[in-house]
Amino acid sequence: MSAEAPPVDKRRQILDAAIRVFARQGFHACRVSDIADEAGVAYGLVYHYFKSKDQVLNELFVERWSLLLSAIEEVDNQPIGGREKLDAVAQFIIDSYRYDPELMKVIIVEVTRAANSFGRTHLPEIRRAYALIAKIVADAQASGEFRKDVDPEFASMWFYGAIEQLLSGWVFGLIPGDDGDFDRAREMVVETICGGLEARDRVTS
Amino acid sequence: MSAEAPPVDKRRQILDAAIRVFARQGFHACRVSDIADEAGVAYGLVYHYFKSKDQVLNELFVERWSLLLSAIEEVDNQPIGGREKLDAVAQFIIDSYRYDPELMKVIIVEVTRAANSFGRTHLPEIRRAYALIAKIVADAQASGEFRKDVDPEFASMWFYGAIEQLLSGWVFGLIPGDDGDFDRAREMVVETICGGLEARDRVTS
Amino acid sequence: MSAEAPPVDKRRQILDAAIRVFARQGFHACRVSDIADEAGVAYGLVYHYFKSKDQVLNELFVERWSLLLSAIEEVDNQPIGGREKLDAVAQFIIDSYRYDPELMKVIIVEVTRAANSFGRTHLPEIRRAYALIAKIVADAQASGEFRKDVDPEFASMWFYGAIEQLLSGWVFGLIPGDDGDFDRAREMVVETICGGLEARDRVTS
Amino acid sequence: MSAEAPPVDKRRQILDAAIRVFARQGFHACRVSDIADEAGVAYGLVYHYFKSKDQVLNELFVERWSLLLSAIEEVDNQPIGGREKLDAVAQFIIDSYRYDPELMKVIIVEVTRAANSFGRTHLPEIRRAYALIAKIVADAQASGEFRKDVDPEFASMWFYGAIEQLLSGWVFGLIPGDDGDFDRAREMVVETICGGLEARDRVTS
DNA sequence: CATGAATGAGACTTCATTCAT
DNA sequence: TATGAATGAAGTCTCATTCAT
Repeated sequence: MSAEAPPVDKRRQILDAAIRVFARQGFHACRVSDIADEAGVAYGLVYHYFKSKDQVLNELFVERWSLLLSAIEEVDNQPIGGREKLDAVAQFIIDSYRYDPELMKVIIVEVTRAANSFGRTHLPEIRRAYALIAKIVADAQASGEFRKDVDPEFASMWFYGAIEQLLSGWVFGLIPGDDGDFDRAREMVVETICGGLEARDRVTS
Repeated sequence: MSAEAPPVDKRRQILDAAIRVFARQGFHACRVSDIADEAGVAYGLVYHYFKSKDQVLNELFVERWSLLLSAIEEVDNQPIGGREKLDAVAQFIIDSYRYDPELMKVIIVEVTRAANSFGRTHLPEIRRAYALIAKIVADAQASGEFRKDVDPEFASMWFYGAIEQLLSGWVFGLIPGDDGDFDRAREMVVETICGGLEARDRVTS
Repeated sequence: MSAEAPPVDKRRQILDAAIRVFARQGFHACRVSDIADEAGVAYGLVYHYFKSKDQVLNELFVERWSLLLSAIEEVDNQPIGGREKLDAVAQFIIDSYRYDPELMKVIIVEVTRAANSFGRTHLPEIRRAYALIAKIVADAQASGEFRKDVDPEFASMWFYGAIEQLLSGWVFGLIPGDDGDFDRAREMVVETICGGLEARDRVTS
Repeated sequence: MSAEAPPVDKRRQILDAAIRVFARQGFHACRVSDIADEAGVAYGLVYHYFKSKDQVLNELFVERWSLLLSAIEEVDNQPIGGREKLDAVAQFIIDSYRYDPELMKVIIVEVTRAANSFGRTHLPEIRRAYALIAKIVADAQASGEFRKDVDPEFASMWFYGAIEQLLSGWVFGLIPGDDGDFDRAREMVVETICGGLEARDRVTS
């Protein structure tokens, strides 16, 4: 056996480099050659593995977002209450950021919050996440856990919006993001929103 | 019936055209000539009034955002409770969208949610809004209206995030945005989040 | 008699401002509005008095160069020797710089040494100066004052070139240009070149 | 007789094309596309090899001027007299023009005589040439070959100025530039200026 | 697989000039 | 005369993508 070159997966190498570069410079502000440089390959190679610069971002997004969708679906299949489900969803999203902040920054900044450019392509998948969350809310309403006078679709939006805004705040250093903050923030946001969603005798105006 | 020349303010004309063009095509995807065409003026006139394409967007943002900041400050000075204050803030933001959806789309999509590019320039002003909301929460905590175990800065993020996500949903047609929906949505989100924030005997885990 | 505005000659004002601006920024690097600003007038007024930016420079050049041509002609008509004539020519050119360095900088940098752009337009007048100097040399050769084995046209070039290079050196701070230096430099260059041109028994290789 | 692809150096091809285009149209009056067309390459390739249009000219200048500086230094190291040294310098400059008139036209017209724009960048290198020539003069004064009452720095200016003016005259067709003229002109200018510089009993005023 | 030279469309910006007032 | 808003042609530079090796 001759001394083989280590079996580096150049494709993966490029994707990982792209995460760092997109996170650092932004998708529009970076050049394909920046990705190649970061990956330590010639930039023609990016085109060997990906059809275009857009495709690199697409791939990163789809890869990650499908995990999120699976996670929510799985959570939803558990025999637990709405609050616990939403807590699990929040945890998944926040942990995604905790353990791979650069990738999540890219996903949020360049895709889900860039609905005018990239997000448009992925609206169906993004909607899917909102719909899954809405279903969790609707089910909890049906079971009597959550109050029924709130539209699940709307609740889904603000639940997701609240969490994404947290991530956004961490990404741009607007709120403290030390290790303990992640769990505390999750507990607080779930407690607050679910607290507001839960059925009680309180008479609303 | 004198034949007066119509008092056209070309500068304003350009800004208004820019709103429509940015909303329709996005800031990056449109060309300066698109703005000029939409405004019905010559290409160079845009540069007569604005230093660059960026400055046009800057001006639109600052113009609007300062209104938001003033509105929040004014609300905060009213002798009303935290929930009422947050309701007024939500109303201002949602009405801003209701009465000028294109401008708000531009503000959100191209600035507040584009923190990697344009938003970065305006981070201080954006932060200012979050800080003002946080102050409302903190004051309500001090007065005993809101529970004290929630960090005001974090609550500010998810309150604002929830509302922005609603606007985002309307902008991209993810949730119904008929006339009645605006008020209902506002009532619901405020009810939910303030409901969760309000002090009560309930024992949290 | 009402109080009249002072009879400022705006045309002259613009020309003088142009000298300063051209000298400071260069003809190409300055804008018409820079000239107007320097002159304290609206820049439409430049076009009231001059057909184009080029015409402003043209006017400055022609105004000054015709003085130089007249001066050389007048010198040539004096009943003096070649060396004295050349000395007078050198003095005129150097004094032109001494008493109006900005204008001479413009003339040299933007016209006589910019033969590819502006100079081309004025080649005939520039040639005329060379021809007049050549005539002085030729006459001195005919009278036996100067050696005859030097082509007057060539001698004219290097005499003028030597002096212009001095001015150039002063303009860009390459050689000392204090008050005494001007006369000393003139004496030296005339002494050297005329010394070389004068007839003597020395046998050339 | 293998069918080899010709070893075209596109970078060199672009530089050579630039010489022709700059000489013909002038630096400012030509467009980058003119260079690309002349070189027979795509527009973007110019920017592949050079950072900007300016850099192309920079490169041409530096390439050539460093040859001039080396040549003067080498001449100065020879065990020969001042007149012979200056003659060799003149020869180098004039031959540079004789064998590559377009390049020298560009160097002179766009750089050394454009001290307000491009020349400014290269003032140090240009000064270096003057300083080297001044040193030759100073050494000849020290050895008694040249008269001592002439400032070497000034003499350097007019020596160089005289020669550059000759080139200028040839460039713009002001003086005859047939093959024999180059050597004759060199002999004449060196004879005249060195003649003027040489020590003799003649008493100056 | 890998390289990076080569391509060229496209966008911003500048600024001389015109013109209505 | 005087103003400066309005015009639009022109040119530099960028960078995604292709392709020959």
